[in-house]
Amino acid sequence: MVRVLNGGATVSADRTERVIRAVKELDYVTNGVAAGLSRGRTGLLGLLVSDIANPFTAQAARGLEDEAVRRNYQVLISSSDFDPGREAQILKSFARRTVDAVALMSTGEAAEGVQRLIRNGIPTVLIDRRPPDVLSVPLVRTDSLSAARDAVRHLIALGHTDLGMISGPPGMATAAQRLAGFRAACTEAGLRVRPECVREGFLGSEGGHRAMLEILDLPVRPTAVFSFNNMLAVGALGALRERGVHLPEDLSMITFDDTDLFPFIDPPLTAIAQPAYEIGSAAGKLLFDELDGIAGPAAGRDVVLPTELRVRRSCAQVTATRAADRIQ
Amino acid sequence: MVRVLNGGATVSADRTERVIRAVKELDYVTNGVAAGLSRGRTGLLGLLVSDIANPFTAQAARGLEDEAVRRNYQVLISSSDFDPGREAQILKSFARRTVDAVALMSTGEAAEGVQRLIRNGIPTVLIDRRPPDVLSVPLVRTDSLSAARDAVRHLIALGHTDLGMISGPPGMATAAQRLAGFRAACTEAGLRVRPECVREGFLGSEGGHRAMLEILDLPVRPTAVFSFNNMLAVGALGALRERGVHLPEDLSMITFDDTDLFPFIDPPLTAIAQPAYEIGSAAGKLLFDELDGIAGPAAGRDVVLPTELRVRRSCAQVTATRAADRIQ
DNA sequence: TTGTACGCGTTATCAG
DNA sequence: CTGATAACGCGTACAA
Repeated sequence: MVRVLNGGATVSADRTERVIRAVKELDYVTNGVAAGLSRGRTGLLGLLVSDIANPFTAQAARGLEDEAVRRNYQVLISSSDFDPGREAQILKSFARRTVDAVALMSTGEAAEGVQRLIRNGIPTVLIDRRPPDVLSVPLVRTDSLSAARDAVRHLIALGHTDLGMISGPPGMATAAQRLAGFRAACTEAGLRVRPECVREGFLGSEGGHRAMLEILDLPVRPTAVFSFNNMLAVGALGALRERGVHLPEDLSMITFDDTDLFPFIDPPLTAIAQPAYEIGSAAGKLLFDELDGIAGPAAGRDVVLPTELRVRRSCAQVTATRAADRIQ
Repeated sequence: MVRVLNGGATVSADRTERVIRAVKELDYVTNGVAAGLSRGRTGLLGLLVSDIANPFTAQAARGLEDEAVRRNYQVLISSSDFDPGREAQILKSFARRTVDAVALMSTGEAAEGVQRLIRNGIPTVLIDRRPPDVLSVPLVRTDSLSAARDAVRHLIALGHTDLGMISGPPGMATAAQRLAGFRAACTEAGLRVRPECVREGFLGSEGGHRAMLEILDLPVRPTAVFSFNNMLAVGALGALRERGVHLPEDLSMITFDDTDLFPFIDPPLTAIAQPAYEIGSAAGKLLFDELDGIAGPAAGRDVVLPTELRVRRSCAQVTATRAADRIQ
């Protein structure tokens, strides 16, 4: 029976036919758990994300899934909610389930968990960011630093000289990189960044909300703000509305990550678009290359995908008079 | 060893200690596949959605996941992309993997797949919509019909008398219900709905795009349009922009589903909010009730969650003069 | 308290 | 081409 179902072997015609009929009748399905135990492969991909409800994440997940479907794989998605403890649990459960490969958007403290995975010979890739002490695992990402720098240069080209940023936890690689890009652009333009204009450690839309309120409550507001990601930007929009601050007349804003709806916001949000879906599928390809033995787990396999600065209308040109206004 | 790891049995102190030390040293993790085979339970929940990248879906998935995490379960998410064939495959693979329970947002033709699940004794719940011939499985949803009717009543109260709708495939229960609600509101107000103003069969944002273009190209445009869901609405916004049609002066629009960003759109979109997260967690609770033997797979367990009409500024009052304009 | 043997449903291998 | 059988690693029941 096995032979007719799994194919490959040669079976007599009548036997084949009898078997398929019986299978139809009982609508028998082979037990994948038993098969997994026997073969040592489960056909499962583990995907650890911070929050599947984040559009960027969901898109990436979709990219990975589509890649998985081609090979008859399925994806086990778990959200860590930026909690390192939770992340460790999830990674452990991936190991327990002996998923065939793992992709993860780490909080930044996943070292042990990842070590276990590679020790168990489970192909692993990082998405978006690399935890400090996890080398030897490929990473699929965009160039946060230079994308952020370009975005801030755009602000500076518009005449802004007093900039602010709302950023994520310093320990998160992308947050650090985007902040570094922000500072790099300022430095090269000879601009001083007021420390109080850089608010770090925020996550999620209500994090963005709080961060923007803090900036708006500053004695002297910056004229432009750079947001670490889409979620923070959404929260920031809420804060702006509450305070009656209008983009771009009262403040300019630019954000990392783009969304279907950013073009339709009032005003359309200038944003740095990342190819989320492609990031996910690239991660999938890397994983399958390794599973197929095409590539080893060697380093040097990082994939850097391009970003695109989409200039819309949330950033205003600073006029001489307005600059003067602020000085007084 | 088993006894110390799994607890329950009584084991001598030194043995316990030696075991845990050895486990630590080798960082041994029990093989979940083998355990699953032996116990007949995998600790897996299957979640079949149309598209995990849809924000509504992602939120619901998150709700289900959070409920699952409490019981040490994980969620296997698969996107059908509204393809019945794909959906059948996924359901079959859920059966093969012997997931412990399944939640699904069906395309509408999942009868066979679901039958197999219940025959195999796998607790199953429907989310959002019930395929025509699948009874005997509980459904978690909102009241599409009355929510749609209320929304359209809102339009009518504003003075609109010539309404349009862009809807999903007629075979999708929610699409049918929302359209029915639309018609009900019109009928009770004595309004005639021009057939060409009802565009059915669209999905995804580019579906919404096409549908809205069709409406805009009508010889006589309706004054207000009701959108079946969030994705269609996003596509519709793009179409409006292309054609230079402005909400709400040139056209009023209202949509099923709300989003973080709809309040910030220009103009803020009036929308019917569904508690997506709660829908997901309710589905999870139903599933676990059945797994825990608290409840049988009996019918009558449907859960209907409330919606909320969030009136913003995408719908205009129709003035007598403007109505007159159209007549000429 | 501890050791041991069997079964879970496949896959893979080896004889026939 | 076909049938029989040993893993796979863990639960569980039973014996010591």
